[in-house]
Amino acid sequence: MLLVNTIRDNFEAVLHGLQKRNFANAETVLLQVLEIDKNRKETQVQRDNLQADSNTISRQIGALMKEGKKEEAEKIKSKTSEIKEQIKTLETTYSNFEEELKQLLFTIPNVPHVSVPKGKSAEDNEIVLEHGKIPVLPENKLPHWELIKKHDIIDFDLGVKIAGAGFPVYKGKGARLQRALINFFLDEALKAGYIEVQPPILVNEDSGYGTGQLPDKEGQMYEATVDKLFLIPTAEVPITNMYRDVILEEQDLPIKNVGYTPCFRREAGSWGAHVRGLNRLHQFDKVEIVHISHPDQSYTALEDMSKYVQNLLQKLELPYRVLRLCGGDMGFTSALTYDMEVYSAAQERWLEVSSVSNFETYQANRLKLRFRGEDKKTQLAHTLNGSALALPRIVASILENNQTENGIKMPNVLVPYLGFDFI
RNA sequence: AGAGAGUUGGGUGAGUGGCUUAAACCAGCAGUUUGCUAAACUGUCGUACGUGUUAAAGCGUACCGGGGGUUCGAAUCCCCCACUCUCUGCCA
Repeated sequence: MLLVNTIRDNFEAVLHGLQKRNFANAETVLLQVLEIDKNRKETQVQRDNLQADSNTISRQIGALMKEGKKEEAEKIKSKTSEIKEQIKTLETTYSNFEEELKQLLFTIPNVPHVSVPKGKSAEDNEIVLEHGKIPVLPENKLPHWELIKKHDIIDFDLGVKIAGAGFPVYKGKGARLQRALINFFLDEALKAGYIEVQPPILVNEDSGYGTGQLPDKEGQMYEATVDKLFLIPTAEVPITNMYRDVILEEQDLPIKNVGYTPCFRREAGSWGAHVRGLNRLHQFDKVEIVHISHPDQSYTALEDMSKYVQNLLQKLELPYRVLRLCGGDMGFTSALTYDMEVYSAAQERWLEVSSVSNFETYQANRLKLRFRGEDKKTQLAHTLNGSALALPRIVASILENNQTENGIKMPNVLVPYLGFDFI
């Protein structure tokens, strides 16, 4: 969440940024934040002063008791009840202000980077670049949901039988393709200097709040209610939360982690057109990269991550484009997001396969993720993450783009991982 | 899952109601000294919010796993929860 100090010290910039996101009543809400914070501080001063008085009296009583002056002690004791009553009232007022402030801050999204374009929806995203040639397929081309049946490599009906819609079963060469992609992505990340982690795929409530899935987005996560745990929608949650309540040394930065996990999303309300086949699933596999960065370095890191993801797509020989998301299409917690989309040549559609974001201090503030700078003071670090990559849509475009008379040709870079070159 | 024992600063660890404003040691940092990758000595060494200030120092409050309670006063007593260890049970 945003820092109150940021809102106070850069009011115009924050206001302008939130308007770029079409955040309703931005000015009213921001002024309300400052008002509540002012009340909070004033209450704290009163409370602390009374508490200090009370502490002094208690020490006096202690001293008198020691000297055996019991009567005097009793006399002073009687004075305390009124102070205690006042402290109690102020304490309640204070926590109410604090809670009100927190709840209000939860409703305010991150301030977009200056380079983020205005806009309302995906229509307004800015195409940064396009790379690769869109393949020309024969007339009898098939979409991937037909190809998987033809070659018997992914079975949706079987998934329905054992779990439900959106939980496919990968079989034979389909399963081996999944495994090859995961290994390829992890190996590439290791070469690029990432430290691999295998985090839990169930997380507690604190973790959900830390990265911003909670509150509000409970509906998007599967929940193990008996144990109050959530199935992760992305490895971002457990990996970033490894650094919750941590104070790093400046020389520890940047931290670069990579992890493979399955991801689970309820996708409530998002079923409709364009969700056939692998386009949208409840369970899918993803390799995620996470950076913890010095604030001065985070946008360099974001560009590096973008180039890294693009490099993977180039190695897989997939045509892609990079979008800079507009204010209206960006995630709640992000300051700047690049989406990478691959072209799926039989569907004749661009499919999002990666989203790379800089959250600046928005997550770090909730996570209390800090580092000690040169001046020995703690300050919030910047967090970033990106998919590198999400599997299903990569598989969809590999299958569609590479279909030939003799089967589906696998990208060269995967052949050593696969042990075969055609499906 | 059951029974018992625990959770104190970066680490080890003392602390059974007011001499704790959390001891001591180690590590870290700064310095002094001795001719050398070392030792000794001295000092310093948590976090947050607030106050103060050009900035700081300083000052106030809170924090001893988390939350609540008793009390003039709680690391210490009581209740709930989480986690760790030991034993028993179950188990890949």
